[in-house]
Amino acid sequence: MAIFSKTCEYAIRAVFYISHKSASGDRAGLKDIAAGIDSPELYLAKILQDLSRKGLMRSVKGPHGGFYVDADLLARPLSDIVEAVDGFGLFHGCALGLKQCSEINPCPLHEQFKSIRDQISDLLHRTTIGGFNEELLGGLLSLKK
Amino acid sequence: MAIFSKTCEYAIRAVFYISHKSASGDRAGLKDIAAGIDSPELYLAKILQDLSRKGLMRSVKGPHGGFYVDADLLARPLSDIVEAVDGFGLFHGCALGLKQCSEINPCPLHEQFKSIRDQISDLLHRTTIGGFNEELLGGLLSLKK
DNA sequence: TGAATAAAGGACAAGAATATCCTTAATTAT
DNA sequence: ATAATTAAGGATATTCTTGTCCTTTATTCA
Ligand code: FES
Ligand code: FES
Repeated sequence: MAIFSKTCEYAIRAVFYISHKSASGDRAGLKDIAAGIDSPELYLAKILQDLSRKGLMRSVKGPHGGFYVDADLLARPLSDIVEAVDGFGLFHGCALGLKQCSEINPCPLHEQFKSIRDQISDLLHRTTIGGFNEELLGGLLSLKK
Repeated sequence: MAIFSKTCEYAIRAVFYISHKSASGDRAGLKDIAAGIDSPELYLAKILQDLSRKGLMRSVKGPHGGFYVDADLLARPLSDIVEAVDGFGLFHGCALGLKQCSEINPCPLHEQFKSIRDQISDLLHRTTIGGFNEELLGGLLSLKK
């Protein structure tokens, strides 16, 4: 198992890709993005449509259209994307799948897992959608292969 | 998304359940385990069969038969179970699904994620199958609900 | 206005994970 | 030996995730 669903991995990579394009003032077309993050184009379309509907992505139809993020979205935490796609499980769920993670009825891994889960949560809340634009523009970070 | 697959959650809970029964010298029957960890009985059967085949579980057929773990297995790390069920992805995979997690071609989350992933790995390698037997016998920890 | 372009949307297809059913094999107790 | 019990194994069913196809809508440009 991975931390994120495949759908969420695509979503995050796409959002980072679109963000760094937006930073240069460009919009990103579906083909461009799919090639840039190495994802199935038509599946990615669904994911971006979904993010659009939820207000986590902007788009324009027609020639020279495409996807982009505005200043507001650039500043949003990555956790917003993760929540929209994978829900709250990663932030609040029990490691062993108990219906309710709690101090009252803790599973064996609860104490140690809680701390790790909080770190994941912190990381995703601290990281913004636009937070890696410089490194991406500079080619220091990768979104594919 | 959760950290573990559902199958792996069942596997870990079952292993802990069987372990604490074994500590009292008892074997655990399928029905008993399924009720004890709140899992679908016949699906759990498959999981335990699989662990048996891989040498991570012992079993005896017939009346008063059931599943148990010996001293050797009690001391094995939980990571053995996780690896057997979910593979190595959790320990080595890229957070964003890049084919290869590496320093050379890191994804944006690499630096921060690496540390978290290592903590998960440490936790699972440090924790043994029998490590929670006292707390489970004492009812301090829960494997269901 | 009309043609071309690109995202939106609905429906469907393929695959993987989860769950169940039924028969077989091993063990125990009578 | 026989019957009862319990795990093993193979096949199938269901559900969810992932991926594709095709039509519609909005926008741009000539
Ligand atoms: S109860 Fe399992 S992680 Fe909190
Ligand atoms: S490259 Fe993504 S976590 Fe290492």
